[in-house]
Amino acid sequence: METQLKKIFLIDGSSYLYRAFHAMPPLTTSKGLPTGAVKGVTNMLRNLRKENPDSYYLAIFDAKGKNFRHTIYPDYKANRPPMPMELREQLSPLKEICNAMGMPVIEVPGVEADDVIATLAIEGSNKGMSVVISSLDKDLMQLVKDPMVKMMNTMNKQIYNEAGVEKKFGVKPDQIIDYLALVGDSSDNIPGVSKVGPKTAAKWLNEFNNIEGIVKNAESFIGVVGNNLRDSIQDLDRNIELVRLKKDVDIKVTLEELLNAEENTEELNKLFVSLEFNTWIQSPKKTKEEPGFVAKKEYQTILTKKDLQVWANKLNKAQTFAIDTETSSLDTMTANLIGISLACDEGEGCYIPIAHSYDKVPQQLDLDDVVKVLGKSISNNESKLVGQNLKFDLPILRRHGIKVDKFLGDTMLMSYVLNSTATRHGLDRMALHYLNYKTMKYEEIVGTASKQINFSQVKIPVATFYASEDADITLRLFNLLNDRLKTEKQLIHLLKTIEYPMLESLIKVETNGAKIDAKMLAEYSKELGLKAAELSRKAFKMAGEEFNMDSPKQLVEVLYNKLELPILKKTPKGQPSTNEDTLQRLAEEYELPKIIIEYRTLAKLKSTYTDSLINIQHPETNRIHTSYQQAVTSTGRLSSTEPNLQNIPIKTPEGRKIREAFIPEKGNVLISADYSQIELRIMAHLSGDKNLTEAFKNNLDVHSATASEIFGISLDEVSQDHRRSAKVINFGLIYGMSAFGLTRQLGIPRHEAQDYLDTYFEKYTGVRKYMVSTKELAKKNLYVETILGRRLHVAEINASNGLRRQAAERAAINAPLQGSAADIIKKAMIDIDNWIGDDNTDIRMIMQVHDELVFEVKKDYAIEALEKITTFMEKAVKLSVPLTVDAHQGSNWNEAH
DNA sequence: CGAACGTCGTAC
DNA sequence: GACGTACGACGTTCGT
Repeated sequence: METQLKKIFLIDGSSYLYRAFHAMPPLTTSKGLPTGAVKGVTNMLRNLRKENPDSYYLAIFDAKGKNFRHTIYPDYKANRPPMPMELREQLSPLKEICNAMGMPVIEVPGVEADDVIATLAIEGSNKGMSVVISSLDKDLMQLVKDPMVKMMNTMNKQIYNEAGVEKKFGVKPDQIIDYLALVGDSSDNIPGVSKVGPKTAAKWLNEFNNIEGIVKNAESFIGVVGNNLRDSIQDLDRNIELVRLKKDVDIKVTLEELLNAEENTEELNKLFVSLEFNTWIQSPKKTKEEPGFVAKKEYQTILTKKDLQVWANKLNKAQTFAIDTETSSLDTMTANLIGISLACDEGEGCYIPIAHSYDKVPQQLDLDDVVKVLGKSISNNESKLVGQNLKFDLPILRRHGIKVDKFLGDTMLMSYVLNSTATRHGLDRMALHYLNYKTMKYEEIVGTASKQINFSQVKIPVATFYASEDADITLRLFNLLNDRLKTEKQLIHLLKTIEYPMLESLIKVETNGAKIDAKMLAEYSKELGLKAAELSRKAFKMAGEEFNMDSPKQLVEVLYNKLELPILKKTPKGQPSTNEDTLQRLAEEYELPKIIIEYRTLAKLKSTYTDSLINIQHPETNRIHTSYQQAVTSTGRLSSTEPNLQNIPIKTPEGRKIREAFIPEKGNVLISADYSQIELRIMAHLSGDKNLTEAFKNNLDVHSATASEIFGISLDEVSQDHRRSAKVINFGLIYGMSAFGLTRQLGIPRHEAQDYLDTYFEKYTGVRKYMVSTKELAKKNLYVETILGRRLHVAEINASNGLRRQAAERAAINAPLQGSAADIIKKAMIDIDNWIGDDNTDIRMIMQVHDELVFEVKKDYAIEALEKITTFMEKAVKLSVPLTVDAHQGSNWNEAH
């Protein structure tokens, strides 16, 4: 790769601020401080830097007061109106932003910004740097005579080199001074030769080369311009002096010092906050001082059997090797293998293209040969295999005949157990976080969503770099993470006994998929559509106009502006709220909000559930194959996408109809088994609270038991209302809810809610103690733990911002409960999966919904399976209170639940 | 015209 | 501001 010249940008700050001031619409902060021009210039600078990330930047401004040109020519710039106040006020914010962006501000009294720029341009050029002057001022064009110096109008991206200047002005850069002296500059109040404009000046200079030549031949010029020239000769030397830039300005600091500047993100954020440039405010990301590594990259394309054999042998000798697959799609059940990449040593990798397909594609190895030679070596060395998100690669490899029964590590899961929240666990993000390294992005080579090409059409050299880099980075990450895990026995254990086996179980669950009754869903969708349309007609009538009921903004217009309903609540952004809660309260007095609620319910069911479920049905299996994310949640739970099977409705009859569409194949039934009150049981276990423990040991209904305690009544006096209140409190506790939250949920006065809570904690002192000690532990360690030793980091537990700290405290209380529940069900899934074994058609695990497992089972096996599943789940771990499971079978999910 | 953000609503 | 963890549809705004 060719060595790049270091590029330095010299920004003419004053000139851009001026221009932006007049170009941008007037904008002020809520306090009235004008910001339009600052925003315009800052935006330009941000874009400039985005396009030229590895360059240096200096921002030069005019200093206050007169300069040497005023001494030479007292009328210099005499016709300039004073700077408007609105512009003056924006000067120092802009300078602060420049400094914070790592673009040091330079102002030198007694000279102009242009002189400073000239001085720096020459110095930069002498030091072998490529200089770009970013300015709109044509005076600076004179500097372009140096081949290392270019000028750029950053607002329109126009770049001027020597040829560019000549094209625009008709003279060479070294003639610009004379050119300007002849033409003059009205904005600087420099009179040129009267009637001589750009055309005449260029003509003369081309003929006589410079002013000296022109003056020598002045007598030969005919007409009015000739007379004017002869009249102006005595002014021309002065003009030249005014126009010529000073190149020896004493700048006080050295260029080296200036080039050391770095962005101060924190400071920049503060400025953006105070100027209310909200879209640019970044959440702080750690700037790592990690040594980073020198990116040694030797990536090889494998096209011959001989080279393939070399790499097959390499795996035998390697201590560890990373593997990555490139495929035709993300669907593990049908995707074709396009190529395989490998890395055995950091910085070295190879790519084996198999099914690239484009014009003039080189001869590639046959899949058969790759499987025979390399596949065999991979299988033989599987205990050294590492990968990133092997849940994707393993099924692909297996489907193509490469047997991998076990593996050494998965970097995604290693990162996840070390700290689930420090970074996202995708390869690109991890490379940046752990290695301070920017990888080539998949989108960069196949294009963005709209115009994506298939990986098979990617040119093999490009694919080689991309794929080998992924394998290389995976190996580097493995080495780094493995090192960090060495002293963490408990986390290693969590990986080996839970997360890695879980990975294999999830492959099976995803592949199994769930059958849906698409016909029934389609009919229901139609019905929902008709009902929703009917409701919208009603709503339009009431509103007196048609509007988009799906648009919160238009709803605000109709409800609050047109119909003038009272504004009960606002969204975080200040807009009047139209959420269900608010509408429900409005519905007590008005009709329209009620209609909107009903419409929303139906529209939600139709768009999110019926339509999308039908859409996502797999074309070959006709089942729903969701994707479970194993490294997304902070607490250790799984999440589910495409579709999210974990938020299928259940509360209302209309919603439950969606569950009725989840059905077994003919001859099978569905079994649903869910843990009863698992989080409260974990609370009892972790806190050791006597009262709560007793309730579970005696197999009481825990909400009724709580009601009996807080209302001071016996169990048989507990009404449905009592129980409902107690249930809200019990759930609220898990989430760290306050008296205020309770007030809202129960619709009772604040003091009453407070009484409930006080009474609760009097009766359940162990729970209170647990909450206090959990917070203390979190503050001390910056993390809390689950029963299987999963760590949940709460970075903001000591935050100075009270709101954030409180949120972190609630998370700290909730995380061990939610996380332990996740541990337990994962353990159960693994046990059950081992029991089921491979290729068992009598029973298949098909879904997990946090505390529920769903199976599809042969009808006459149902009773036995139900029994087995229940036992595995209840015995997954041993707690101080019993774990109980409710399991049922049915002909659809709703029935089984 | 696509990406990013805001609002809303569903689950456990 | 006030209840933890998720995903996704839709509308709007932003930036190229």
